[in-house]
Amino acid sequence: MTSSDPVLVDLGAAIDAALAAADLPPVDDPAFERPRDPDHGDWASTLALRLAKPARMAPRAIADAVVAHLDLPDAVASVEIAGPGFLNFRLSDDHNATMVRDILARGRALRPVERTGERINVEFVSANPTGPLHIGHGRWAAVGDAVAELLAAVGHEVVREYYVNDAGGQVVTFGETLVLTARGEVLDDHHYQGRYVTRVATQLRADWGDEIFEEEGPGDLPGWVAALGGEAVDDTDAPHGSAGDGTGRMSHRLALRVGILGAEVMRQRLEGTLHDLGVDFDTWFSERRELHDTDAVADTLADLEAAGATYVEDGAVFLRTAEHGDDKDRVLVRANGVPTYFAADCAYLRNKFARADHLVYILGADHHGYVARLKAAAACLGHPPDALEARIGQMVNLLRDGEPAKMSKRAGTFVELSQVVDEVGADVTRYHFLRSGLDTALDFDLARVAEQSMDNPVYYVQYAHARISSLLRTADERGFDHGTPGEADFTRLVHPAEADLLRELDKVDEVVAAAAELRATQRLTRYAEDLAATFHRFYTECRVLVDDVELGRARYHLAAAARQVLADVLGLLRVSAPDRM
RNA sequence: GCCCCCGUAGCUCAGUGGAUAGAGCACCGGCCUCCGGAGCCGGAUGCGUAGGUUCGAUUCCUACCGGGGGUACCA
Repeated sequence: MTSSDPVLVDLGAAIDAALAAADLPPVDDPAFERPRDPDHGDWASTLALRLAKPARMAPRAIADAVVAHLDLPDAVASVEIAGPGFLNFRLSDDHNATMVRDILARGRALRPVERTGERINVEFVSANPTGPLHIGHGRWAAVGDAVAELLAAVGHEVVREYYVNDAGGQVVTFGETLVLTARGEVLDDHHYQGRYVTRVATQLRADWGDEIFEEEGPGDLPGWVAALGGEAVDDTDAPHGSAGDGTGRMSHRLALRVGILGAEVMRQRLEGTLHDLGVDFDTWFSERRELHDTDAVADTLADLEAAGATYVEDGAVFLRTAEHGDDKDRVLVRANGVPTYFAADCAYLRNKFARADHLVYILGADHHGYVARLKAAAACLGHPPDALEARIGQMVNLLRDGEPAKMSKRAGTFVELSQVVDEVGADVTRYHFLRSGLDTALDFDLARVAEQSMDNPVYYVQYAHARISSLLRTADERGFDHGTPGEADFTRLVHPAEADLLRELDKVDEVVAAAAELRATQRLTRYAEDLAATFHRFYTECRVLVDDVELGRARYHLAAAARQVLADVLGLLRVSAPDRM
């Protein structure tokens, strides 16, 4: 991973040569790492410690031998042995100057990467279009979006995808709910609850008129659906599940028609909420249009059967998922002949694999039980186990002043994601979620986040960016002669705060690579905060616009490079990088 | 019962086998004639418990304790 760093490639080669010259066994990995303590240099290697046992020598003796034979590349100024046998390397002025100039010359923090050609599909959120998004969806939205951005940054072809569950019994139930609401009738327990239902009903009435809620509505159902850009559906029965408990208060046909239209209204609202959070999907995949209005499910069942992955028992068709790590085999087609939801999922998997080489799912912990059968289904379809990657995120506890904010739809105290974004802002919301690893169950305290808004970490980072922008503006206003980066003499940067900033800037490529590899957005937020802190210290201790023009020029370009890196890191997180705040 | 995740500072969270375990918030004390004080500097406390692997464990393994989530011919 870090071996893509040209410095480490050269240094690794030099170490290999030194090991050979010293008659020491080769190592497969020099084990480079960034020391925590700046006194330990820019890079360290623990190979002497690791080699102690196989070489049957003291680590320090190994380190001595390596150093004695080591021919340092130009980018490395010095090496010293420290502690039990660490090799500590220090980058050269030449390397640092080149690093700063490269960032400014390309106008981009990151070194160019080679395109991998790998098509990666990242699916996240995918909440049902029968209700609003909650705070947890916001987390998957922020993380999925940033992970997608990271994967693109390291050279993959990335698609952000949202799977819309706009078919099945839930849509019929949603339709029933809307019709009853429009009529002012009471709802049953199984119906959807919440103020949003009224809003959707109102929207439908505005779009289509009151007749939409009547049994003999204008036009045929296929026509209504066609108006949405979809294909006709069979409206005479319930092919994808049953409708509620059959209240008998309206026809299935009516419930389905209103449910489909309502789901589309709802989906647009979800899209809007996500957009407000800065998340825009490439693909909104309609289950109904892509899977049920086509032969996708039947074709998939045929494929699975042809592969010998299915069998019939008690009249139902089972998929042999247990052979691929699932707890038990799963039903594809019920004994009554109706395909299960899982069958549609298999069809969706098949569709996805036709479009992508690698599938990433960002899922909530409440869906973790689904992963085994999904991976098993992928295996049954003939795909390698690693081609499907499920990232399970832990839940978000929404609090207000330390007290759980009741997420009861029934009681009407349900807090929607859109409210949170309105209340605390998109940047703050996103950054809060991106700051933690997926494995951590998070608290999101509305009162606290809002209250701390002025001291929020995201502002700390953004402020650093705005401060540099202001600095560069002021320099221009005063006619400061900054010259070009190529003319600047970066050897003038000898202050500890300057050295710290150079060292921090040098890390950006590896931080991004590691964050992408691990799908760990918190690596980026931490780095952004470290970099901002390093800059603020530099800014406090080293005045840029000084009379000593040579020194001022070097500092000016150093600051400009820092701004570029901050801007690009925030860009990867899809958090804004303001020039003024 | 079985499966997954977590337990690190008063609070929210970083730390994918390395050197003295970090940041923000909160608390106390300093720093603006000077490029933005939304900033900087200084100050206290911590790896749930017990074993194991390793030159080295917050990190890997086992057990236990505590918390969260999941275990459909539902969608």
